[in-house]
Amino acid sequence: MLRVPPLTLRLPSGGASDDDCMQKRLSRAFFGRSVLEVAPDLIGTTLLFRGVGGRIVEVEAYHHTDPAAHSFHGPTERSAVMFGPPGYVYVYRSYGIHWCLNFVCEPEGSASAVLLRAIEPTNGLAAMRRRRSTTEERLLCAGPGRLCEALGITRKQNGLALDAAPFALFARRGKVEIVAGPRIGITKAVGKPWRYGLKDSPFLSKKFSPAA
DNA sequence: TGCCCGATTAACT
DNA sequence: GTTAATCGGGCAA
Repeated sequence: MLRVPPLTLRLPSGGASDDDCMQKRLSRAFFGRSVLEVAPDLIGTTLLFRGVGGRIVEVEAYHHTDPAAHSFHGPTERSAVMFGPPGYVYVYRSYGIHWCLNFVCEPEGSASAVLLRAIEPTNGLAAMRRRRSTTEERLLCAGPGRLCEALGITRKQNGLALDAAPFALFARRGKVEIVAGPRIGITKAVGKPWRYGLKDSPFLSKKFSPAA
């Protein structure tokens, strides 16, 4: 279990100003690091898409050397964004049914990304309930497919930048306690503890096993 | 070209 | 516990 200090993360900016350029540089610096550093640093930050979203409570890291990563076998039409610069979103179709949202990390060409697995809903609850056809708050964004459905994210957002509208990312305020464990739903590279979550959050897609 | 499987979810028994 | 929904990619033929 890790204790992590508040992030120095750029805040979203309204327009194309000098301030906006500065924000973009900070964003690149934040996402341009190792995916294994970025992933836990994202826990506790707030993600909004068109004003709808909340606090990120669960993510998974996918490194390009990892057989479970979509980039492992080289670029394809689907995974092309993963091979681009950091700070952009990679959206893919899962099981032919659901959409899954990723943030591209590491320097361009590394083809590594963080999968967004769960969010604690804080903004736009009504829109999320409508899209998800449920009123149960705990299940609105608990899982990569549910999260995209609640926020209204589809293939249309593939390749968009994270540091500009309609996306917004806000730094966490206080300290957060982060837990790590094996990733969910994969059959390759099963042992890697590259799933990160906010300790004891009720909004996780699945509980983390107690530390051995 | 065809077949199988997957970074999933909801609705079953 | 099991299964159906359904599509992009890897790999065999």
